[in-house]
Amino acid sequence: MPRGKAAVSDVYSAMRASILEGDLAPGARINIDAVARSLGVSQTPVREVLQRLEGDNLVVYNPGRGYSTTPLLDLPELRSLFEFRLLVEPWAARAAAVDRLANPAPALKKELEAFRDVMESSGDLRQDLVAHDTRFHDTILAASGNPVVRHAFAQTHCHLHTFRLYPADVDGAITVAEHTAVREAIEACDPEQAEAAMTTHIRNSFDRFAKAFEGELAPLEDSGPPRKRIIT
Amino acid sequence: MPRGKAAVSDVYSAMRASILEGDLAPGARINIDAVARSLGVSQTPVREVLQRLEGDNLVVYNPGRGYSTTPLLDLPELRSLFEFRLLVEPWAARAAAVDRLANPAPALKKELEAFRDVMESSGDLRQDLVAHDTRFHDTILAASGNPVVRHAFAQTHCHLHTFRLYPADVDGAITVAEHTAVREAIEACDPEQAEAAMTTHIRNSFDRFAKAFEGELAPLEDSGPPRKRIIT
DNA sequence: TTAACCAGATTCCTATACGATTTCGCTGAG
DNA sequence: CTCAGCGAAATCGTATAGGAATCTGGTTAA
Repeated sequence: MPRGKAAVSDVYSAMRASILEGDLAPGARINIDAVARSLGVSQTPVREVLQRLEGDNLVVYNPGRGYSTTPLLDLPELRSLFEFRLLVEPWAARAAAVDRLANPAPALKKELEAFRDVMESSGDLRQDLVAHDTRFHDTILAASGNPVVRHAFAQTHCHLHTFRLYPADVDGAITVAEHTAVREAIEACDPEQAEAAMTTHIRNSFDRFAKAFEGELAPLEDSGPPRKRIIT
Repeated sequence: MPRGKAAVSDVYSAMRASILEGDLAPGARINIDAVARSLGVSQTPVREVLQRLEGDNLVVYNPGRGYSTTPLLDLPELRSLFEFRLLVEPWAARAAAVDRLANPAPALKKELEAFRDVMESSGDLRQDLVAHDTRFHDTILAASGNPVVRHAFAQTHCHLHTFRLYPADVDGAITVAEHTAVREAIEACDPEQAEAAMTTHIRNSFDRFAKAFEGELAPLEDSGPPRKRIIT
């Protein structure tokens, strides 16, 4: 069945999904030939995709020994990731809480309502929850009006990494509640409240994920002296 | 002269340098075959490198029409880039200003002294200045202790992008003075001052680059109400 | 003059081939 | 039983080949 076109795009999606889904275990070696045959393409596009995935921090390259999937995040890496989110996302929520057409509240509302419907029907929530979370946060980043920040955030692939840590039983209701708080503050064009709600959401989110490391956990330290606002 | 090994690494460096140096003009199409022949390799490693460069935002891909180098930054993009730097780097400078072995002041001092020597001997300063600037800022990012933030910053390739905007005559002395202020605050373990000095440096840096867009320039707005400090 | 169209050539994109390096399993000595 | 050494198999990394799409220049019709 010859696919006339667009191999590398498909291969990228497929490998990304394989890593996310766990078909390629964290830290496992990647056999290029095996992947190529299983996807019905040659090794060339697979190699190109691996280069890109390495840039995405989803695979690591050992010269002469090929590629492996990146190991699961350990606790320090998880903290680093959420520290970065605390730098970027509250700022974005603040920036998005403006009385303009760029205000993302309508889109966020649609996203939340759609996900509420999914919650009632779906069995395995993980996939849907991550998809919703990804869209929700990206919508706010996009509305911040700063494509560099948005891209930098997207490049962390934080949802993909954290998805691998998810326990099987996820409570989507908590996430929806916190998202709703963020959405309402943005809708009300209240920058302070939007920033605060996003901060709370990310802190809570970190705590939930950190439960995976039960015992060795030290919470993110609370705010120290206030920091001057830098931009806009 | 056949290199037995490590082609993609060399090709990556070479193409990166070509874009930086301007041998590949901004926005120009990239002829894969021509690049391959000029570097004495086949098209395969060149293709892999292009995938990575696209992830780095240094080339763009049009399906069916090949790759082009990314156009020069326009003013809004430059503003976005420096807004991102204002989010990340003052935070990193603050985090690095701690009384620990991780304090990067000694390394920064060496870097500054080495560059002062270069300034006296070198003719074309641009290349050296960008190299120094890259190392200086990365050293601070590394000392922040957050590899995610460091990587996100590195992925913006801000020095590479801004280098393409540099005028031929650069005054390294101003940069050195501002860097020295940052270094001294970090050495003194004064987080407030380190954050402030870095903020000043980035603002001034933006103003210098923005001169390239003379006339259409609106300065980065000054700080509004203070913003609560989020982490550490 | 302008716009549309159509061959020729170029370029992209995937597939296949092949040497170089690494990994694995076996043998045999300590 | 453990471990060093060696040969075969597997895998990586680059080169080459060929089909498919796109670009170029020239011609014709409105």
